[in-house]
Amino acid sequence: MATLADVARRAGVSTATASRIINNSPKPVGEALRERVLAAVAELEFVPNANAQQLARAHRSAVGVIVHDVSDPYFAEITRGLQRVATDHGRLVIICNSYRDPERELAYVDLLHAHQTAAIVLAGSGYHDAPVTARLDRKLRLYESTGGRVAVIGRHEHAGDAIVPENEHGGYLAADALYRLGHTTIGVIAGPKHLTTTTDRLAGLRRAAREHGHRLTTRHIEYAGFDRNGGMAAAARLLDRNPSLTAIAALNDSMAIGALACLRERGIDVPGRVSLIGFDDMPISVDVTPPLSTVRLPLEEIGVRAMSLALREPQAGPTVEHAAAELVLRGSTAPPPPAGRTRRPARTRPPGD
Amino acid sequence: MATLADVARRAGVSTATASRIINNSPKPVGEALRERVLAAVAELEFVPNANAQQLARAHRSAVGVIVHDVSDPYFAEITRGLQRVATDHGRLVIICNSYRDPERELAYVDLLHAHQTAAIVLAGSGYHDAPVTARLDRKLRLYESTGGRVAVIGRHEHAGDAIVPENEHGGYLAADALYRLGHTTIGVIAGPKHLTTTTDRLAGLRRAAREHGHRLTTRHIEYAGFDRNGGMAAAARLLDRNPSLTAIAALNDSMAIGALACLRERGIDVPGRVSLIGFDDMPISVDVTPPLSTVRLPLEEIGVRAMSLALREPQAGPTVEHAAAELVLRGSTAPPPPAGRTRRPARTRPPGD
DNA sequence: CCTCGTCAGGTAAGCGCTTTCCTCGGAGGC
DNA sequence: GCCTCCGAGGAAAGCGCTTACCTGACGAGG
Repeated sequence: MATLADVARRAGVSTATASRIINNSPKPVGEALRERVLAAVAELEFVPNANAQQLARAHRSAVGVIVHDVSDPYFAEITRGLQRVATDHGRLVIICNSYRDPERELAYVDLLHAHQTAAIVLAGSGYHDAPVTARLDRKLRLYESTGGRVAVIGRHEHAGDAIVPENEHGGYLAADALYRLGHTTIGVIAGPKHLTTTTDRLAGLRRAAREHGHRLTTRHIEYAGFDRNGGMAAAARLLDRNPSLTAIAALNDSMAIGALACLRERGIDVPGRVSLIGFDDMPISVDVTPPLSTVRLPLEEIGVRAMSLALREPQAGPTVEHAAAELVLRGSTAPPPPAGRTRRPARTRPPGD
Repeated sequence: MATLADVARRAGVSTATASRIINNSPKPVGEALRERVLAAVAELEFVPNANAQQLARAHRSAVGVIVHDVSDPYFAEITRGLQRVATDHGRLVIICNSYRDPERELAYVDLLHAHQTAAIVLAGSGYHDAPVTARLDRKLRLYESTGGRVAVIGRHEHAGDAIVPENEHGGYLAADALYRLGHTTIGVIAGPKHLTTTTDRLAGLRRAAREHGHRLTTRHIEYAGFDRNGGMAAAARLLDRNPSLTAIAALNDSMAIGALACLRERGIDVPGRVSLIGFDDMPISVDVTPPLSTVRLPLEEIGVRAMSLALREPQAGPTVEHAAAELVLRGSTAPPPPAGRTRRPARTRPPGD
């Protein structure tokens, strides 16, 4: 393995000069030497040791990202935005999957701290778990105290720069839309109870219910994993318990798609007999049948803004920006069937996007 | 920022002892000192500098992964498998997105090399571009010569450990299924021409055509980006050019889903008037309507096997394993409509998975 | 009683780079 | 013609850690 010393030796210069030329430092260097060194680099196929560079240099370069799971489209979209900004700034990004395990999340913060990343972006729901939250906060602060920058997405527990999606408002929009269509009781397919994303969105749903003079009872809420299969299972339980339900709100699109599969399996027409609304507006949502009504969150943009915050010079106080939730009505929602539970395939919009 | 020296000082021991205790090295250390050091670590909230560790230590720990785009479900699935194995081995994985840019791919190989990763897994199609391929090969060899391990997924150009999906065979299976159903000419929605994945799958399609006494002409092949929108656009062009087409094979599921959107938009019944088959069997494929017939590739397993190869002790010769392609018929394929182009909504299977 | 082995613990030499500070030669000023 | 200044290049001091090697004390064996 060729080292800088090898290059210097071959070019007949000191390592100092070689280093300057390779990193084209501001210090002026003669043209002849420059060429000799560059030639040596090419001949030796020299690749500088990034760890040694990091150690010797003052500034940090890579940035770390902790998400629940990149293979979840929600995070995939966010990650795309994060990546783009980081790449534009010439930063390597290290992606870590916590798989929604708080311990792993803590471990990754340490790991990124240890690797001297310039910034950590924490994407994904917080936990309703005070001890864990406190530990996370400590670690983040410690990291910041060493010069690291932190930006979080959608978690209020850490006081620092943050992009927070309007989860509560989005939940409100979803339920409000359903009530406006004429539904009177809506079933909810929720993610894990201990995630703040779940409770925030649920709170919005509740507020809409109250405003419309209804209530969301536990009987109408099913908790499950925040993915397709969770949604499918929750839909099944919900329907078994409340056969006359005319509307279902899923707390994310993956779950909604699982619910759709369940409804299809049972031969229940959507939106003729049951309306369904999701949350997030994942790209695939337009491609299922019927196309999913949902609450759009500007996922990629959230990533872009979070990384911009993280890469920005630290400000005096913490910056908290909101990401707007927006109702998107497609084909999966319609007024409830007229009493007698007849099939009623009317749609809020023509199918096909 | 607390350093090992700070910890040692506070505990009243040498850095050597502190290091031994923290990394619990085999060298025996007295219980009293151990406790003092551990206490100091806790009080100072010491986080070892990973770069310094890497520099000082002999062995490497992190592994790098280069994919086209994690947010593409195809790579998301593979990445999940890669991750799992890496995590089980206690390795941090650094994920890099090349966005199908060969230059970026080369840069990332250097970068991972520079960071002294223990292994590099290259996932994603190779390019029909001899100079780039040669440069990549050089870089990979250089990296290997410094002790790095390399495993590639689905690229034959690098002689080393590899998992190669049966792309040609899969293409054959897709076209064969269509011909067996009675279709006589099939349109193809292909990915970028310069990707080996495209040409390999296409070659399989061609072989099936030959065996069934047909030919795939350029008139029936449309190239586009390997994603949903590419598929949608290609389907439109294909249909405009060949209005009487009864079957379409898309070279991956994302494109197939785009094609489905195009067909839906034009009110063309699938599979009644046109059959559609995809490739890869992404998780979402069962959830579109009709559920997509496709050629399944064990994506996550491919990731698992590739990472296992990369983390294994190097063998004498290169190991090349194949990942089996398997035909999965769902609702999007059926026999062609009987001559007169009447609608014929018969299906190969009942809908709903 | 002296020597040797053993073992806890410390000393210090790197790992591969960056960067400060120093040197040295030549050009310019008086 | 001498002194100063400047600029190209080098020597060397770290960056924070690991680990081979050394030390010194103590118990055992001769």
